[in-house]
Amino acid sequence: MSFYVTTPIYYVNAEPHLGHAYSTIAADVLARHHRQRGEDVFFLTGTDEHGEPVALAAESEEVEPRELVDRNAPRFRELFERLGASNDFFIRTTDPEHMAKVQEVVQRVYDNGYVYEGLYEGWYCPRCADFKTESERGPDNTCPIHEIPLDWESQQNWFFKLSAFQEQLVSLYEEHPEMIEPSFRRNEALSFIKGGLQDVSLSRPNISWGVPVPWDPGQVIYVWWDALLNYYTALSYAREGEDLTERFWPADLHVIGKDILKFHTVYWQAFLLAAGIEPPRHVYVHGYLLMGEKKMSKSLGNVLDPNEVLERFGPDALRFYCMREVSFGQDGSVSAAGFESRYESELANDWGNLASRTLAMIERYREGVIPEGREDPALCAGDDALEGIDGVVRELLDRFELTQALEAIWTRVRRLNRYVEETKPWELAKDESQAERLDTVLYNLAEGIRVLALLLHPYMPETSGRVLEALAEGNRELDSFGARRGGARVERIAPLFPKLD
RNA sequence: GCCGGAGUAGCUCAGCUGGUUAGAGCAGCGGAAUCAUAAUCCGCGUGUCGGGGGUUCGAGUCCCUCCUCCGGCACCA
Repeated sequence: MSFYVTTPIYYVNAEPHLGHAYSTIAADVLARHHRQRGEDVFFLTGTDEHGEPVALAAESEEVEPRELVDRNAPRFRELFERLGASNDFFIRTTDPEHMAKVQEVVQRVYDNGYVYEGLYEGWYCPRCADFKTESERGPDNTCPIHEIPLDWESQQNWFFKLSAFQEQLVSLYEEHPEMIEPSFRRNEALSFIKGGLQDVSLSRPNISWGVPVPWDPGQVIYVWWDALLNYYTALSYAREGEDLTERFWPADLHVIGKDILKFHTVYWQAFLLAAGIEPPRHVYVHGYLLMGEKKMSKSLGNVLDPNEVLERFGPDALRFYCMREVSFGQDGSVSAAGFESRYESELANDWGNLASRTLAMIERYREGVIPEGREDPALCAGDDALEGIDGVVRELLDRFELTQALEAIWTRVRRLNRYVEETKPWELAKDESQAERLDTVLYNLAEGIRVLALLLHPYMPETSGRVLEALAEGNRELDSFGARRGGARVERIAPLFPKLD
């Protein structure tokens, strides 16, 4: 069983921000979860480095594009490392192997007869040397940058016959509704497709920063095709001397933001059909993290800066907050106040403290050895039963319900805190005749936090690892409540999530 | 304009194919306990389930209509 998951590749022209971190965290949680199932996982992320915006930015800085991307790409790489992303490869679209493979696939599409030469017409700014879309045009067809009138021009261009795939795409999504989720995004894609597909540019002249068109090296491949193909090309060279394509293609999941829905559910799928390559199994479209009501923007100064949070709280708190606060798939608000509130009440008080009190009691009452015991029936029934929680989480994550799975785990964290109050181990400890009962309670607590730490491991690898180490649990695979017996020697640990101040 | 979604406790939201007194978390008020990072646990809500109409023995849950908000409606990456 294999599982291949990708993030979008990020355009190097911008500074990495929380939005980039968000997609990457989500994909990482799924990658780690599937590894816990013992599956053969490949997790890909990387940077998109070609195209006009990079070329222009380089020009205005008076440096070569290569210099610009070599400077910016590592910023993404470093952010993801600090986040604890477990990607198996980091692709850059300027990798020569990627570029060669892009040419190969594009040539195949050409050979299959889905490319033709045509004229691209539109409003053109001679100073920008670029066409302006409707939203980019100023009043009376002027260039908003140079404030000069635009010319109606046409340009020789290679086109991809997107229109030829309308029927195929419709039936693809009608027969496989699970391919695009959440379902309202599938509806958007379908209505877009049914509205009629026009052919789109495959190449651009006048630009040299890109992958040359194999049969017409004077043009470069339009950056979107170049970028989308990363999902496919990476497998061919991510491991030196080994082609992973057979092993991992088709991709199981592309995690994307809603801004790139069309490219992934229309262009990409059609292009693969044209190339005779099997389409990916799922595209999951997540929403935006908003600051208050507004989309995050640096100019508004309302950014929850991932680097700042990482500096103060470490990766796990940020990962947790992103998956917890905003229902995955929908837009939602994030804030520094919300972060601190969840950090304190949920991470420090609920979970961190549960681990502390459990380990402390085992040390105090049983010399640090988890007693033998049986699953307490009290923890095996009800909506928040510890028994069966692993199956609940698996099922939710199969549907990419990252927030709901975390919520399910959290109801069990609360359940265990309640269990401590119900059983009052400190009173049992005073009564020698209750020794067996105390054994049972301590066993259930230890076993409970073990199972929860395993389930939380994809979300919070660092702190969950610390809990598991304290429990002398070497395994990181998913496991069921009650599967491990007592006997292990535990250690107390420093607070997982120290209080602020 | 067209298509789609949403409007449920102060806040954020759960409520699947209609069925016992509409739920959770947070915030607020009161209390218990002391194993623990003074963490935890218990109790407390007269909510027109956006308005109106309808179907039904019965509707937050289905139908119609109106109001408000949001998203999508192609070549910016």
